[in-house]
Amino acid sequence: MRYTRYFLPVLKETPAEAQIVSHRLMLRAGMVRQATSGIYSWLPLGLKVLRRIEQIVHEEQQAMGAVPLLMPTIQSADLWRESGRYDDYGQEMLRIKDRHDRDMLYGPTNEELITDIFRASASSYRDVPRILYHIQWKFRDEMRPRFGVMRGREFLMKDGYSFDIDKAGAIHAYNKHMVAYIRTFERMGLKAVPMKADTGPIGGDHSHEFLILADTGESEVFLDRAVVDLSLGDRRIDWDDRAAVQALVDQWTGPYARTDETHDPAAFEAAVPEGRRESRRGIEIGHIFYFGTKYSEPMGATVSGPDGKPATLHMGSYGIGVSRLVGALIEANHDEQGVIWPESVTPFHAGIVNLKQGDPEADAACETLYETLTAAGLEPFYDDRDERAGAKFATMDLIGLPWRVTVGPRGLKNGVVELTSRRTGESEELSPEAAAAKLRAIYGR
RNA sequence: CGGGGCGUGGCGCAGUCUGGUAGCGCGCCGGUUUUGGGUACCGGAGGCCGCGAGUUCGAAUCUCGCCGCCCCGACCA
Repeated sequence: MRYTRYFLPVLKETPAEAQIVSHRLMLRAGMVRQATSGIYSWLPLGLKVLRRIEQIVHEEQQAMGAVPLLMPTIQSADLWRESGRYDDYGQEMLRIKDRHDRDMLYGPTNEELITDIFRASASSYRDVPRILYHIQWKFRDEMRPRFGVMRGREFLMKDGYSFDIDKAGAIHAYNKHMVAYIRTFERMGLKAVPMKADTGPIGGDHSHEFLILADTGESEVFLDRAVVDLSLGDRRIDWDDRAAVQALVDQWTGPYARTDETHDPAAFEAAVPEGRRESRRGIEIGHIFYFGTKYSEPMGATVSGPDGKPATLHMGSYGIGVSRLVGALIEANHDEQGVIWPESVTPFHAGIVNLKQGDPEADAACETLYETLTAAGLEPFYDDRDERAGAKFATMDLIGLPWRVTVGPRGLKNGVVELTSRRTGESEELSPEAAAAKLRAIYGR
């Protein structure tokens, strides 16, 4: 993409409404624009990041065996009356009426809808286990939206639902999600820690929130540093091997890690050596939950078991805050100059800065580099504006592409361009061909 | 929902107390200059001062009502 053909409304000054760094930078970098309180338009640059996060989530969900579908944003109130949640949900649910005066709502979540879909078609124990998920916009009418996309009213969420014949099966589905989530967040360069969450009236110990550690996080968290050092890496996982998946879950849930909601100071001190105790702040980016027959029971979601008798399905639901992740990623990856994207989610793979637009040699070198990278399957962002070097650098730093290739007459005289890492600031001079080759190697293209 | 604050060119703000017909910086347009980290100068364009009533000869400014947005708190992916 060329700057002069793109839509990138960057701001030099910080809009007054933005408090936290991710919100400021998303506005300044032209990623989002507030439509009204807690509701945002995603501008081209922000949308690219959102899509890349979605893509990783899709890949890891499907690798684990979940099946994608797409449910609507608007739902009928009828199903919610069936589960009993229409009255329970409160003011956070946006209730609307259609022209026939029927009660509708903008879905804050989809348990009822998915249960309705599944019960209509699943009749035998052979139809389970299944995991269905979608990535769809949700709406929760928060009393007080804040922190930009991190706490908006409208938000994009991956929500998945598992259906099993019994609790043991459902726990396996739960465990698969935990491991898949760890891998998903690792791919985004995030250190996400599963923390025991409050299960409310359902009880049991099968609810975990995933939090990333960031100084600006909303929740206070207490953890054993040992959990931070764990890494799934790229090891192969046999998703059908219950014991193997359970072992991974045990490994990650062994060390103490709790939010202030479930924190038990006495247990913390007893379980964790003083040198490893950490008190940090965290941002919740995912939540997994086994809830048994909470919806299947009232909604009559049953299948025939091997013995011919009806069995009520055991379910779980699993969420990832996709739009929130964009903000969370920035909270975890930025400096004074702007955003620093991890390579896995960057909107463009590399920026090309032409220091002297209009100089035949510089222009030609940039064009060639642009073509080479594009041909290799990379997406370069070429700043071809007739601007001064300083302005171009400042913009590149702000939007945070992990790599920048600086091309100018001075370097070209010696046959070199400069390849700079946004994260470390280190740069090296090398031929345009070598720079392209290095970028291809970095991205494995 | 309780408490506080703010709505003035695209953005950040001053002007409001002490009514007299709108200003600064950035950005934008044109020109000169400059050119490896937001160059300097000159000349421009752009605002029914959130909306509606009222007071007044006259309202961005005073009064009343409404709308919107932000911050703190309680609540939440």
